[in-house]
Amino acid sequence: MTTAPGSTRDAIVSAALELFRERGFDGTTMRAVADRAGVSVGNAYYYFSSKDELVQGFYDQLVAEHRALALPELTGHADLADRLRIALNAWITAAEPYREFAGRFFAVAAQPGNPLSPFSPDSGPARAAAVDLYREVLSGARVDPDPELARELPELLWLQHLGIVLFWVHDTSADAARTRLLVDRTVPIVARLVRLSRLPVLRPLGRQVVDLVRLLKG
Amino acid sequence: MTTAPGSTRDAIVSAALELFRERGFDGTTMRAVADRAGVSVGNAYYYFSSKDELVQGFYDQLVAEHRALALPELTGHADLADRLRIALNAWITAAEPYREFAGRFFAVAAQPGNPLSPFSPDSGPARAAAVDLYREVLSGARVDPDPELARELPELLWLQHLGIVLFWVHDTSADAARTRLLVDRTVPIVARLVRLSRLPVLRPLGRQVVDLVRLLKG
DNA sequence: GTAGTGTTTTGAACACGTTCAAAAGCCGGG
DNA sequence: CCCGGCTTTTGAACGTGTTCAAAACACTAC
Repeated sequence: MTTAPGSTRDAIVSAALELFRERGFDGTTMRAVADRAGVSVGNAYYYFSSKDELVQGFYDQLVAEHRALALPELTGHADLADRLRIALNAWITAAEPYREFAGRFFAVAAQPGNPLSPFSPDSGPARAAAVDLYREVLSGARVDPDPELARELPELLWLQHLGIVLFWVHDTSADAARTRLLVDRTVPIVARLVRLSRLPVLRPLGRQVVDLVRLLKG
Repeated sequence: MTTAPGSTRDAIVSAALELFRERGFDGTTMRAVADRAGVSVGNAYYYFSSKDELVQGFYDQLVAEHRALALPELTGHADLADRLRIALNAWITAAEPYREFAGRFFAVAAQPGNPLSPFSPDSGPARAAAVDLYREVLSGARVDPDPELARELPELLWLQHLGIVLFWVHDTSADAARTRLLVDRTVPIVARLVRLSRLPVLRPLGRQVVDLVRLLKG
């Protein structure tokens, strides 16, 4: 009666994602997940060492969806502000169905040492994918920032993304309207900063920022 | 056998703070808190509707300690960078004993809708006190920023403070050395930005930032 | 086939946060 | 003194995430 390899694990993940969407994170019990997956509670813990760990699957999926949504929309836009706005709004759209659940998720992820933290080694691949999206946002844009700064810019834009996400998680307005407003206000600022980064007065500032990002990276 | 008014409540808070420091947040059970306070579990829940709520006391205390530590050290310094560095390092010093526990605390606080969130109404007083400290950091400094910006600057500096705290919570280096390094790198950038805010090229940028902060505030 | 070995699965048991109905204490008015 | 209504206190009970020893299974070697 053995099914495909890894099928137990998969069954558990899908059951969990279904239930998370249906009843939120807190409303979903491990017993319910195990039930729907057709296994015992203990078995679920054989594959995932905690309830928190079950959501890494969600995170990976979300990053992939964001990318899939954003990339096609980017073609034909060369203005950095436009491209940024597109990427950030794509996130909001992709993440919308999970808002309640995502709140809990990001709270968990904010916990230091938690493998779900965006800064943790375990999130390495997902983080790389996210940063990479912003690399593409930049490479398709008609911009010419200070070259030193340019190298760290994808990481910086991803940090901006994290900030927006943090706001979104707390945003209870309909269809995340306030977050979209925040995006509209933030994007021109960032775009202008990037453009101004070549100005002689601002060069030392750019250097300091570059140093800072390198420190943050370890 | 009644003791002073409010004494039950106080006993529970102190018991909780003691235990949090001794064994961390997760290591402290409500049963243990009740035991040490000399009351029943149910009674603890009569005063505090959840375990999370018990730490608001900690938060208030920390903000007060930070203020008490920072203010005296500020006298005699007129350079904005110096003053900022002093304020931020004072935080690190004040918070150091609670690092492990604080990690959990801020994770809880990051949860949307949680009364402990720094953006929630319940944290209003503590937030106001924190913002106020940065108002004093500014008012004692020899600076002359764009006047529009000046009005929102305390809030902005507090946001910087939150960013540093977020990093600190994840920082496992001895004596928070990496966070102190981050402070050393961040402070000159912020100070320079404030100084440059009068430059004509940067005026529109300043306006955008001011708009942004006003949006964030409501 | 059977014995042995590692992997997977089970479900009862545990510890915890939280709830709740009932008890105990308190206090003003008759 | 005691009645009635309040605040406070109790501890057993519930539902949850998690653990664990034991069972079931899969496979290899003989």
